[in-house]
Amino acid sequence: MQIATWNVNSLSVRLPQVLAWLAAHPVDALCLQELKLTDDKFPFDALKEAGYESVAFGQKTYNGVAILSRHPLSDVVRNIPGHDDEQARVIAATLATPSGPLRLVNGYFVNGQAPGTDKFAYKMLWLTALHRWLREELQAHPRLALVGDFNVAPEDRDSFDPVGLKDTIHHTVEERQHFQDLLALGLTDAFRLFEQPEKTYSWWDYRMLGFQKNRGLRIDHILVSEALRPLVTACVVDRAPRKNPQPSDHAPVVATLA
DNA sequence: ATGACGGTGTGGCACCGA
Repeated sequence: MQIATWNVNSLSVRLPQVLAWLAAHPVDALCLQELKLTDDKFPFDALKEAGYESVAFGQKTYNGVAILSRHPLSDVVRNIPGHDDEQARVIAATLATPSGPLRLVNGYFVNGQAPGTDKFAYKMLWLTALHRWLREELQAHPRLALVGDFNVAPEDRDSFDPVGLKDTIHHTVEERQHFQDLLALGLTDAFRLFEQPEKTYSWWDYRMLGFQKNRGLRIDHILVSEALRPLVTACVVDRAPRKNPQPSDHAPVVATLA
């Protein structure tokens, strides 16, 4: 059983890469962020031919999230209940897997630009709303994974330059506290359950040879509930798609569950 | 300090991302 998350930075551009990646890595579910397209343009048919049922929550130009699954999907929720939002950033669904229901909450977390900006304030409100909702969601769905592009580097070791970037976006105390608050709900960072290569990141800037120099951040995460935690046997970043022509700036993260 | 790269839009650059 494998679940994965990948910010594709435009599904229109990246669909061939997504299909190729799924052919090579037939995960049970793939959560996508930054679709940058509306639902009428979502490639339901191409993914169906690849063996995946999809639920999507898109918008024009920005944001947009989807869950692709080899198992039947139900109980779809779009965005955070009770939190008014014009931006399409969350989709949740329950997978009917052979070993039981698996609740996936897929988020494209707010970037936040810089501390002190309106966008940063929006990020804080959004994170607070997510936390409030997830507390209920975990009670209703004990077997839950929160995945996606968190736009938070949780610790210094998740950044290529924690000193130079101290207190800048992705690195602030406030963002990291919100990440810890999510963990305090009973969630665990699946990546840190295992020994990992140093300087493992999931995003690299397109500019200034960021990937070639491994100047990256680990901001894409798979958090698992207490019920799932003992089942996780691996969690890795797959850097290979970042080497493709016309790559996304993010790489997929994959967790394996027994 | 700035911009660099890439995607989108109805564009001739501006915006957003991280």
